[in-house]
Amino acid sequence: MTRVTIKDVAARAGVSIKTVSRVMNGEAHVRADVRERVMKVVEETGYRPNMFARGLSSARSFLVGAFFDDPASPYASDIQRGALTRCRERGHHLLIEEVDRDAGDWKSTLDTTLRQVRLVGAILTPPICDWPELIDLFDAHGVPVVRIAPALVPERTPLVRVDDRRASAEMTQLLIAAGHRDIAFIKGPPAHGSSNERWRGFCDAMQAAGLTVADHRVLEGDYRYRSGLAAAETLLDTGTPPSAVLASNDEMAFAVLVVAMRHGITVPDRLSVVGFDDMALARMAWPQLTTVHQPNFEVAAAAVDLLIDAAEPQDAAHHRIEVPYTIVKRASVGPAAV
Amino acid sequence: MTRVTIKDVAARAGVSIKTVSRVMNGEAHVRADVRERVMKVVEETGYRPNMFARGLSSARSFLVGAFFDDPASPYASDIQRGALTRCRERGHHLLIEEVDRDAGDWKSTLDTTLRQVRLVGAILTPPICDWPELIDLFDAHGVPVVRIAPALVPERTPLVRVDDRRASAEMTQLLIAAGHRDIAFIKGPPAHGSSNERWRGFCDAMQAAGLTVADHRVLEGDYRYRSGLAAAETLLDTGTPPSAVLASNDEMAFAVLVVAMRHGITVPDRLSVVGFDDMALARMAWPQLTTVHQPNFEVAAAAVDLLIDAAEPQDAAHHRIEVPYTIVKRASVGPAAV
DNA sequence: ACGGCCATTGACATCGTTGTCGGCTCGGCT
DNA sequence: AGCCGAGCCGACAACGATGTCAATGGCCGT
Repeated sequence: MTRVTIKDVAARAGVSIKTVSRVMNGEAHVRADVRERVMKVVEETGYRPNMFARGLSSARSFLVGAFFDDPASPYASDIQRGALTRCRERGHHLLIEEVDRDAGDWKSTLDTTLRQVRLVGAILTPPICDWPELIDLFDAHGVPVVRIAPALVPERTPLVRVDDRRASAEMTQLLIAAGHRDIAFIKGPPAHGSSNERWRGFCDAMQAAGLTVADHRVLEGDYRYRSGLAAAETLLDTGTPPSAVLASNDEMAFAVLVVAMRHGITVPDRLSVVGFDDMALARMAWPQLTTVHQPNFEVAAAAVDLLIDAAEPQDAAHHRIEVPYTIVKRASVGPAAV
Repeated sequence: MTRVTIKDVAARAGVSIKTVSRVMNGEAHVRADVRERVMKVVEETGYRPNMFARGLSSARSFLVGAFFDDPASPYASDIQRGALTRCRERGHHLLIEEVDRDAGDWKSTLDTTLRQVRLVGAILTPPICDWPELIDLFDAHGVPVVRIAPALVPERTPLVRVDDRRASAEMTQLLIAAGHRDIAFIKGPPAHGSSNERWRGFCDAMQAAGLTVADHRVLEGDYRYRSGLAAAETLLDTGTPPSAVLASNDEMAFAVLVVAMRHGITVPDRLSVVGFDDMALARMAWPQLTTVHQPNFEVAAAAVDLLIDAAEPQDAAHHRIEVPYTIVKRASVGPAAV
């Protein structure tokens, strides 16, 4: 199968290759009948512009890069899917790249990548979206960046985020409204912006309700299951467990459920548990987790839009998008025991 | 930051661009001192060949495509990570593509993609690795394909697989050795090759042990949690539950655990449960699941190797790779109640 | 009728690399 | 001394698109 090139189309349509190029790119200054004639030939031949030729001759590569700390995490999967879907809707492709924080040479590896392919733009996810050196590198290469949920210097790049602080406060209020007073909090890792936001939202709501946050009710995890187990163990393996636990993500909340079960503490009768993220896990737990749905798909799609729009001149769009969260009420919350 | 091109390097090293090209591609017929001189300049300038120019002038695009039915599944994540890691080790990049079975135009979408970018090769995962039309399309475009765990026509393309049948048989034997006789099996969806293999392995082992498989002990799921719930419900909501359940994947096995718990059936005392895949979930369950570890990372890496090696002439390698599984014994299996 | 402007179109250079092929050099052989 | 082949290297075309710029032709105003 010989590939059909712009020349073939031009010849068959009886126009110059430049005109075909114009038609393919939807540029103005092409007479309607000519445009139609070219389109017809394109239909017939199935011609599609070659990405490499495009990338070489223009700046536009039609390639969006998504950079992850851990591309195999469920979170990364969600983001990828959103980005992928939007990319294909807009005729682009998605390149997945990993930035390994433990590899000493991540900078040179990334540098190589950026030299090899001139990306339309890059999507940076937590926690790497908060590495200043990394952003410097993209800047140096002139690659536009959109960060997702960064913690630092929000003015530095366009970004897409969810109001984690407000979501966390709202979730805390939900517990308070159910009568809970002794609420424990399991923090996430400080490297993630969302982690701090969620902690602050919790404090906001507690303070607003006139409740104090006891030190021994606040534990630090790292968003992973094991850390949730450890935190839950210290919380529940005492004579006086809290009446509710707000974990900074579903994985740790799930761990709390498991530990509660092991200790014979029934949820939600004697303990309420809530999480964050609305991962698949939240629905697989028993009881199912009340949690904050993070619209990762939409977040990623918005990030792609931001990049592609910025690449096209007419933009001047907003550089900061906030996507709404929703609180998903399931069975893991009950009224406080009296 | 102006990009440094092959010309710059050539000029600085006092050689022709062709020689630089030779050095970069490790070709023969370059004197050692010249090679060294060029390499030094490359070091100094940080020169990296432009991917688009390469892809345009040669056939080699340095781009590997990974095609998924659902790129956001945990399985897809594993595969991606393996492929990604190996790709970067070998100086390639990974393009993620989704083939949406529900979209009527998946063929034309895919066709467009293949016309736009000339991939080094494509990795096809279950279940799309078994769509003959899809493979036809790749063939028509001359794009090499490696399939992962296909069910059909194994001779048609190179492939990487795990011996699911043997793994399943071994797992069944493990249950039999623990004294279980009344073993239930939850099937996966017939569209997945692994699903049938696992079922056949189960039958092999049962037959070898002289045990019969009762119809009402065999249920069909679709690898998803909900289907596992339904299957477990019909299995356990009777006066005479089986003494062990072999689910075709961890997600469904996890569902069995949940249903057992709801019914007050303790695992592993009164019921043994095993799964397949060794997903993160298997370790988060309580009790933790005994399961078959699928080396997805290695499988994907092997697939990438197969593609890249095939692209380089000197190959003639094997076209069928089998990666070893391992059975991971955890707490969800106990001796059969007497 | 003429000049000017704008919409339309095409010829050609260009992007950064690899493929082809021919030329040069050097050593060994006759 | 002359010839030959192998090893080394460079000039130039090619890959398939876009960018630049000039040419064409129609329409308008005067």
